[in-house]
Amino acid sequence: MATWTDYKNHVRAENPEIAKDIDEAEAISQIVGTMIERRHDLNLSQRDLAALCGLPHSSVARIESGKSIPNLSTLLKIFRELGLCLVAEIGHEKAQPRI
Amino acid sequence: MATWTDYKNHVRAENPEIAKDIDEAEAISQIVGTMIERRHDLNLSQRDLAALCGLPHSSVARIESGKSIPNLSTLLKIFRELGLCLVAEIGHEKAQPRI
DNA sequence: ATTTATGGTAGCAAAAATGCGTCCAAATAA
DNA sequence: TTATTTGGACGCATTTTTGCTACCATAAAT
Repeated sequence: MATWTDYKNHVRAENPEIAKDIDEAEAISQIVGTMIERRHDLNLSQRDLAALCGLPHSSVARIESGKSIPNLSTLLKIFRELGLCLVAEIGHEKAQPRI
Repeated sequence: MATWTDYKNHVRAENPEIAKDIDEAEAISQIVGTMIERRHDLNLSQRDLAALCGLPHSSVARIESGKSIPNLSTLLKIFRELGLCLVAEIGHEKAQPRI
């Protein structure tokens, strides 16, 4: 159990319920992560982005710092101004049709 | 101004602020739409899906019927059980780096 | 040294989503 | 017909996000 990945696999095997929480946290930080990256690429400050979205600076700061999990509505406002697109894809694993 | 598309283009030109709201509403209904489709493909009822997600039936019903806009956390719980994947892509238009 | 921009945090009220239970109309199966 | 299932709606209390304002430490520019 040396690496973070090892730990995740361990938890995934031992406690599937907690594994879901880990997956969710990773998915969120992945989405918020690309959001931050993209903002940097566009040379925008948190305040710039907030102004474009019509949001207060604090909202953007809270989301980027992980203090709050955004509403889909808020997330889309931000994505729009960043030129990002939120796409729903069919995953490669899990979930088979029930007969 | 015969079709819905015509109307959108009209608004987009006349009032860019409202256009943003329309875009956002479309993005949401697109995401929720694939969510509903996917649930049907898997032959799951709203109650089935809710149980898998550890959510009450009312939450799923409210989101699918457009009575509430889901939190990113809730959305990911549902996507996970549906075998869907929420991906952040760089859009094809808009948003250029500011110098 | 002084101003300015930035990311982060804090408190607070308002708005919204959530969880929980219940109920209902319509469709479906028995 | 009688059950059962399904999607949807309602109220209510709780939790969470949001909007707003203000503040702070740091870094950068002047």
